[in-house]
Amino acid sequence: MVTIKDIAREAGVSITTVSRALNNYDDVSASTKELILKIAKNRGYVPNRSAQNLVKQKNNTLAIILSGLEKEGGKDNIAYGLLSGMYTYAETVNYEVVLFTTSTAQQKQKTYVQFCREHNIGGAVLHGIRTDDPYFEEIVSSDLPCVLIDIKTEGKNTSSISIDNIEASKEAVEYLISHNHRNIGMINGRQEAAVSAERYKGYEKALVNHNILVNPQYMVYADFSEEVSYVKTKELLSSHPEITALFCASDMMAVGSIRAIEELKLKVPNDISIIGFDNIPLSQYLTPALTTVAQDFYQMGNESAKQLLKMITKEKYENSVYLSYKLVERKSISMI
Amino acid sequence: MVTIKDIAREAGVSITTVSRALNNYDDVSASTKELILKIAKNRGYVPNRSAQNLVKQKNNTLAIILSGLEKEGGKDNIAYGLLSGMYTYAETVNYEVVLFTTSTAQQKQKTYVQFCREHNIGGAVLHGIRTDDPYFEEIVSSDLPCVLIDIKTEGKNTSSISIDNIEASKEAVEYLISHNHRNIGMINGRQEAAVSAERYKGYEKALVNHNILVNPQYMVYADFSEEVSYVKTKELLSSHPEITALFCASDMMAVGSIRAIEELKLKVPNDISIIGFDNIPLSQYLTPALTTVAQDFYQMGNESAKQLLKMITKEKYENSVYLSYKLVERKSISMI
DNA sequence: TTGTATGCGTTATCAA
DNA sequence: TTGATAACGCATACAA
Repeated sequence: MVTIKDIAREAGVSITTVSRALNNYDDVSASTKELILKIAKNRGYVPNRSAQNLVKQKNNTLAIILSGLEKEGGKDNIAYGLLSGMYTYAETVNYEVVLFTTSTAQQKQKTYVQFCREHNIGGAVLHGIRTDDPYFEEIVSSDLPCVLIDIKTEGKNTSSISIDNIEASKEAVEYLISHNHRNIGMINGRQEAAVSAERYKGYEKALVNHNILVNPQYMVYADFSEEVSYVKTKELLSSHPEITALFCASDMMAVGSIRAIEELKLKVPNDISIIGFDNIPLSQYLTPALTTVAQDFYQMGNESAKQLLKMITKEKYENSVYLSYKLVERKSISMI
Repeated sequence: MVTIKDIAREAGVSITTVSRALNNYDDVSASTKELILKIAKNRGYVPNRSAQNLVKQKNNTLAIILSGLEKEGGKDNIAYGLLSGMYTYAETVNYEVVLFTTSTAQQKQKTYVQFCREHNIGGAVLHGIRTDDPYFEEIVSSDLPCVLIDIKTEGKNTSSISIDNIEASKEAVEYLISHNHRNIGMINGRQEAAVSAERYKGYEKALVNHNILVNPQYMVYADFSEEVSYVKTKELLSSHPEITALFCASDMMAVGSIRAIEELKLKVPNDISIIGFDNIPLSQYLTPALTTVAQDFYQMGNESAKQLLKMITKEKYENSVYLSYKLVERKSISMI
């Protein structure tokens, strides 16, 4: 490994001068700077990040903390979208991104804050974290900048980011209503998730606005899982055959629902119309292509990183940012 | 930030003793160790990775270098599978994973080797890198441990990992042949990619083995892209209407082909049978579900990390490892 | 069992 | 315009 010391020796100057030349300070004579740069290049000098970070007391690193990175977890591509959006922004401001999962935290008995401190991380974005996670409170109330995806929060150096889930869900259900559906079921996510309450509220709102009776039995929780949704949909449609349309709180759950519907010898959209949520890449390739509420996870990751940087640089930042969503019409809904 | 110095002061011992206690050395009396640990916990002590890395001269970090992390690039989930497999193994050996993309490299004018040295990285896995990438040669011939996915290489501290693409392709095409197809087209990947040559070889082999004439015009390159494949498939099938089956060198290309076929007013599999490659999550949800050659990218990432660690710890490692593949039969192929 | 002293590679302060 | 020197937080060889 070649260090500034080596370069200094070869150039016949002090390490200070080398450091200044390398960092492009202007109090180095052009000639020595040139010499030093040339030597550095020839010898393949590369600065040592650890040393830099140590002395500079910061790291230029952002963390993304995910609930899981398991073998089967990535089908929806959400984590990927987040990561790539975040990475892309970070890159423009010369930051790096490191990954951390909740399962790692548990295994290593390490809290998110510990991890971040240990790595001298500037800020973190959290996704899929449960609010009853033992370490959740700690990181939110710490002064470490963090942005929470889909979870509201107040707290210094904390920002939340999401779409307006209530409005989006309301629109989705109203779209169903506009196709003359009245008996509309909802396949909701995890019961404890904040978004589940919000999306149900939107569902309710749409029905109420159109003078449709809200039947609580029409809503079931399916844990955001394809499998659970498959089971729950079967149950729901079997016990309530009057249902003609389903609002699913995630596309992956919609996939499970569709399978259930087919096994019930019913057709989408002729017998049952279905609208999803998220607009994951998969949804456009389904048959029929899934009508859904599109979220832009890339943008979400991008915006998260941007907020984080504002917090880090002590700029003014939004306490909660709402991104736009869009209803994308495809083929899974029919008029009654 | 609380350091070992603070703890030393509070405990009334030297920093050396603190360091030893924290690292669980056995030449510290039980009582002082206990005291130190207690203080560390109370004060929320967290070791500083930069300092540790600096003094230990290593980082316990692996890198994954990807060709891109763009907004639209992740549909196939391959990068995700690789990353998650790698991450999972790294976790078990207390390593971390950092991400780097070729576009970043270009933007920052930084070679992969520079990046790795700068970050004190123990080893890297490369995916989707082109062999004509200006920095490719450098990293392969450097002594930095690296494993290449889908690219053969010889060189010290270098290992390659893939499935047997020739055999896998041969099996795929033979599967088509066993369904009585004789005029079989191939939608290949990027012309310059090593795997493209291999997969074509397998295609050829299968035909020759069954005394079927190889028509070079039946093979087109589609750059592993859905869009290009869509265009090329249209061209191919229009100019060669005698073709009854297609072997696509990736599932994403198969998706493009299917769209082309439909627009040609043809049906899969009745008019055209189609077999893909990769078994991305999407393929099982297509209609008809896509028959394909399954690769396990999670395992590939996992195995890559494992090889890397062997190189780092100077154990004996495989110069090239072949993972198993599997033909998964679904609904996109019919008997003639 | 504990402490002193040194060094890892870099930046920053101050003086020359 | 340059150079000594200290400092960042930690681990370790050596001494006590």
